[in-house]
Amino acid sequence: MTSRDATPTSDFIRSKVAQDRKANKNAGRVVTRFPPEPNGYLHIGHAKSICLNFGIAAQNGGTCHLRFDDTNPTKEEQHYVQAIKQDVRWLGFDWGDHEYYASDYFDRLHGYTLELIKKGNAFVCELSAEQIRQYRGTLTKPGRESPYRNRPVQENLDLFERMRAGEFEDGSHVLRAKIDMASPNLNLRDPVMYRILKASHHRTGSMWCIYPMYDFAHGQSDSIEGITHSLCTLEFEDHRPLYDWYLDKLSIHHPQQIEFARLNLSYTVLSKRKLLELVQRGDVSGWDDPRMPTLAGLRRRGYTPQSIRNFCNRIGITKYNSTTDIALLEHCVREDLNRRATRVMGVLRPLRVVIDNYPQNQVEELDAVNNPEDPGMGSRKVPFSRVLFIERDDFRQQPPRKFFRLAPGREVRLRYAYLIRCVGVVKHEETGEVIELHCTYDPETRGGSPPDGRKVKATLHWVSADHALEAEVRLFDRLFIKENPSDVKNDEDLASALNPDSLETLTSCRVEPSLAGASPGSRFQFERQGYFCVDADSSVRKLVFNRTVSLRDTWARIEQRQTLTAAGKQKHSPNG
RNA sequence: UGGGGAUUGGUGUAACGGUAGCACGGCUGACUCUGGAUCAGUUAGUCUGAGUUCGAAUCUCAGAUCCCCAGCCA
Repeated sequence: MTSRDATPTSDFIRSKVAQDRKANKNAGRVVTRFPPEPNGYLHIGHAKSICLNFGIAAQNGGTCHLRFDDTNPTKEEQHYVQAIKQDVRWLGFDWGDHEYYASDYFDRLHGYTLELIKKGNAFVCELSAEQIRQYRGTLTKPGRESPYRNRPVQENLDLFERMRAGEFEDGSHVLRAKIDMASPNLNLRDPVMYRILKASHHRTGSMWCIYPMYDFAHGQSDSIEGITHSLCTLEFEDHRPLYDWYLDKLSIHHPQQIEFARLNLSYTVLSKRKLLELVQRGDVSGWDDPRMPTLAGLRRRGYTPQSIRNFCNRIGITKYNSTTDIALLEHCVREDLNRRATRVMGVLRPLRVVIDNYPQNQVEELDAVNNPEDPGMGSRKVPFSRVLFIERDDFRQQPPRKFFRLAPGREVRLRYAYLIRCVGVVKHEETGEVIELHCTYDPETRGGSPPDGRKVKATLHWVSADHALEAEVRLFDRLFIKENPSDVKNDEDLASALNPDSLETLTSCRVEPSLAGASPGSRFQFERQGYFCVDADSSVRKLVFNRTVSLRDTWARIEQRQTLTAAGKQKHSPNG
């Protein structure tokens, strides 16, 4: 974290923490934890939790642990552990030597379990999964007690030991807490504590064949680590009575669980299951596809860690299930990148321009400012010559109203260079497509300022044809067309909500020569267009850029409005 | 028809019995060698109905709507 991070506004959790410190609860200590399950990549929703947990620890002189919640060997992989650590670090947080694994506590959890069995608080149940479901009752009807519920302690101890020793098959036995089959809270209807899973665990290998369930593992892990505030999402609210029950029966350090609303973002999905689905179905190139809301994807896209932290600090923490506008995230990157990104010129869709009156073999090196927001970033030289490329969008044969850019007869400025006037248009014989422009330049306007003080309404970016580097540029749009893609009946519908145009690859772009050798991950502003980041696929031979986010585009909005009103007029005047 | 939560402009949030504020978005305008940035202005809100009170987003009651829970997932 840096001092430029926006301070998060206080929220109900921070208030509670402050209150606890004031009351000297836990001797004034604050210990939080971020507990990912290593079964997928971290996404922007996790960033919210990471910023919350690490942020609260930092604000209170406490510590935040990174704990992998690895109690289900069938879903978890070491690969994800590495990815998660990299992402948390990248986001800007440091857990020091507080790196823990629920699997490190398997022994102690086993010990706690023996204790609960001895106290008559747990029993080995031989009902099948299906039977357990039936015995559980429904939301409105109480459940029935398992016929195995009242086994003697000794028998439970013996059976549990045999479960641990691998004598039974998966699913044949489970250990259950003995609570209340009539509880209106289904989590309290004798929940399963341990199940048999003869699977290899990414850390403990074949040491265990019984694994604790989340509810039994999580609170006890929190307790072992001396966590004071255990922050989780809303859906665990119903689990809190169970969280408390285990801790109370065991009479061990009792952290406070507090629930907050998970992040929802418009036009995207934030569910590891759904993201995995996109990856597996090949809708995206991987967890780090720049269109993914994963931290790996955002990183590749060019988002800065600071912009994500700022975003997290601005969205607030509440218990209300809201959906944040993706525009806020985009605002946060623009804000950050505007301050730090080097400006360069790059032409995405080149249109050839010949300056008729410019000397044939002349090349001038013109001064260009690297970042108007930060004079300390200095300036660079950009070569100018007789043949240039400008952006296709910057020329119109018949300029619409409010279009200030180049058109036949019009004069505009080439950034840092000269004022030029369009004197000729070359079109393709058959298609009529504009293939080249002829212009004249005013030698008196070198650097871009006319000595007579005359104004031009537009300044265009450009590159010198002979000096420009070829580049590939990938333009990204939102992955989904639906504002809430999760609002579908099934998974096929999720696929149908995908935006078919979320990726556009431009292969014949031209960028200024200063970009030669730009290394993957470096970020630039292509003037007038947006922020771009060098992709991992980039090489010295072929530069590849990802567009992080476009610049605010006032003209695009005006043009869109014009088309809309034009269409509206047509539609509404059938007789006119 | 059980239990647990929630509800403030378009969106996200603040206000903790005393002037409903901030941010994003939208819209104006100024400025500008990026139609960027910046600056200024503007837009728009307390779920409903009763009650308590000098005074209610806040307290009470009734209702409405939304979210979560019937994994040997987390």
